[in-house]
Amino acid sequence: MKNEEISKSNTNRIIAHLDMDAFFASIEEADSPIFKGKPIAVGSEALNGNGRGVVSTANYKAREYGIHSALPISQAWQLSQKAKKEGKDEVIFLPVDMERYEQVSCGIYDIIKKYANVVEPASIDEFYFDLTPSLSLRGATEGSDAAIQSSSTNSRLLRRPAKAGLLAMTGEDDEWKQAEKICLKIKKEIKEKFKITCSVGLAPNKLISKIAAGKKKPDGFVIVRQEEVEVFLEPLSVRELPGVGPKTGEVLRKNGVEKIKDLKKFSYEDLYDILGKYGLDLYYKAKGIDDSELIESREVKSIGEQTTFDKDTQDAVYIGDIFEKLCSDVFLRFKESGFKSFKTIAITVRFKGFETKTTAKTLKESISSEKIFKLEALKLLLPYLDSRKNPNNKLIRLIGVSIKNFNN
DNA sequence: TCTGGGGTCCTAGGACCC
DNA sequence: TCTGGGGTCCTAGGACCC
Repeated sequence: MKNEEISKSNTNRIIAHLDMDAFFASIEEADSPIFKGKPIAVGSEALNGNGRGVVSTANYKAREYGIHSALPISQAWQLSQKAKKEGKDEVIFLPVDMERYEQVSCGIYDIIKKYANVVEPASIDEFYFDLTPSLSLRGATEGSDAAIQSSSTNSRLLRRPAKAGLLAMTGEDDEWKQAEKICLKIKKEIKEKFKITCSVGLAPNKLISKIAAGKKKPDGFVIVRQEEVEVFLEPLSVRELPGVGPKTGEVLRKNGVEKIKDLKKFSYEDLYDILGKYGLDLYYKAKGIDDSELIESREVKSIGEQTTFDKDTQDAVYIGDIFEKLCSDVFLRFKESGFKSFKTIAITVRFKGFETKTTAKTLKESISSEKIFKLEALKLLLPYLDSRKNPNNKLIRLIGVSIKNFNN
């Protein structure tokens, strides 16, 4: 409780959120000049319109065709054919080259790290970083949990550029000006090094900086200061709040909430009644309050792989082969992870029609044996392949396997 | 007509223990 | 005849994100 109260007073931060523009597609475009200016969709195989996957990222040219992330690749293919008939360029469909994107992602992290002591890689193409100039000062004066930082964090503080340290002496206005300059520098360096653009939001917390970064894509830069937060939020749809997806959006809509300003009319208790504990989160988000800290690194909690078959199938031998391969891949990644053992195995089976079942088993003892892992995983899968136990003869669309509960 | 693959976090209910 | 209540672990499923 006490810590919470202290953190509520934790204002005056300057947090940046950097979001790469059409990341995968932009990299492909930058890496292959022949693609320049052409519509590109990075994703699973198009297979002449028969592919079963979705688009990961479409570049802005392809978005003009109506192609976007998560669109079924078959539909993207149709849109491309339609455009072709109209005399426009056909869409270039490319597979996902995750290794390459991770390489670029690391390069971007390194650039940001030159200017900010605390950086949170939120995903392969998103980063939060703290540009509060008096970070160490704040920690010392507040005497709160901000001061009780790990020794590794403290050692990072020592490496803070001298320039940032000087900022502690200047006025608040200058602090924001300095943060703005740093963001522009980072944007410029990324563009020079990788020939790709990003959008940045600068705000008093993670929530607002993330929303701000999405406001002027591509190559945008939006600054929202503390006193501007509520005005910035009010006209936005609640769906723009991270964490409010289709379901929550619909529940809110049924309660007369479309915009964030509608959400603000509800009391803490009302929102709890409507959405349970999550409603309480929303109560604060609607007001632009977010005291969450940046997370510089997080432990992996699970490792898993899954695959969708080209055609729905019941062929137990075929399914078994693919399943074994998935297990091998998961086990390889487990080995590379450095964890010593794991305790829980889960499998997923998705049937034709998208009905999805998961079965998990936590073993009595942690294991590190590939043989035992595969045996136990297979035991979980078997009931779904047994025609006696799958009486409706349901065809299988996808299988997957994952492990969790790791030991170091 | 469709709906990938990699994750995280949360909840509800049951089992079990003291 | 009456069966508490707190805590933890586990499973299945849902919602969401990139």
